[in-house]
Amino acid sequence: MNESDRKILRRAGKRITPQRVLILKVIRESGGHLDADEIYRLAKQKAPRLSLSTVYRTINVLKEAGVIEELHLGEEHHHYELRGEKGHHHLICQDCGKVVEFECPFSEQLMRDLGEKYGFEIAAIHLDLVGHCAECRREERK
Amino acid sequence: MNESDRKILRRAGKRITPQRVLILKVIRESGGHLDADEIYRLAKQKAPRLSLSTVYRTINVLKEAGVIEELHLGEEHHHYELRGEKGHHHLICQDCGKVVEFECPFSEQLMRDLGEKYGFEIAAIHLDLVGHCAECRREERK
DNA sequence: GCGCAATTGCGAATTATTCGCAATTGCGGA
DNA sequence: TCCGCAATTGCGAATAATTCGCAATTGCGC
Ligand SMILES: [Mn+2]
Ligand SMILES: [Mn+2]
Ligand SMILES: [Zn+2]
Ligand SMILES: [Zn+2]
Repeated sequence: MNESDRKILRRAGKRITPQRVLILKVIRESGGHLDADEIYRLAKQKAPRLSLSTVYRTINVLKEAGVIEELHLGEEHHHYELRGEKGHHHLICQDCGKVVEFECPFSEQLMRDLGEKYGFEIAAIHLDLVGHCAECRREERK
Repeated sequence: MNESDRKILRRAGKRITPQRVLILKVIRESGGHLDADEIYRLAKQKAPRLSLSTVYRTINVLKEAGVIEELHLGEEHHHYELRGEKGHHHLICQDCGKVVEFECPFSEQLMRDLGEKYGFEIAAIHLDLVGHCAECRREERK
């Protein structure tokens, strides 16, 4: 957990606990798109007493603080990733679940203006392209 | 349920049952964005013996047939709407849950091309703008 | 170092969704 | 029109995802 993360948590009146440090480390080093149970299993290897409740509670703390972001990738549970600097979006394969990131091809400002037209102040833009990846299409054709 | 819906179900080898007709009618007449339990409660008024399992099973049938679409509006459960002719997207208020529809401001073709760049064949484009609606911002300022 | 509110672990509770199975029923063919 | 039977339904139990209650622990401001 870097100084910026600590600052964010302190500003939100949250404590820096070993569990929170560990869970954020796991998310950061994973490459992204983990679900709660994957985070739990990875973190538990380093801290066997860790409980799943704590993982869920920490996810909520980090989510509310804006450190991580919740993803809906078409399954019955959520996935999480670091809220990165540059906004990126996701290509999701309906068949195998593969997730590919790509950068926002249209103006962020365009979206904000669009929201404003309806009186909304936009906090997040989620663009998901759902389809079939090359491998799965090849598989299909067999 | 119109002739087109019937055709779709028949083509998929599915039967036309009163439950399926009713559930689709409820979704169609609701204005959209219902969750499974709301569909259940509304439909149960007309067919008191209806079971929640049947609602979930019908949702899956309609979803797989492409008649309805599953939405992830930031809650712990899904919402559903008719898969309309023209693609529209959603503005979602984080505070009160309000959902406003808007039309796709960028080229559908652009997204397909973008997917192709990664070997994906795009089946659906989901664009969600999450933020704070005018009322909730006014409330906030008090 | 102290004091105490915030946090944790653990098990139970809730919520969302699926499953197993016996009873019912849509629908293609006689 | 009637039959046969696989598809579908209702119901209750089972799973999966997430949250809660509470007593024990611990971070952190003083
Ligand atoms: Mn990502
Ligand atoms: Mn809609
Ligand atoms: Zn794939
Ligand atoms: Zn609102």
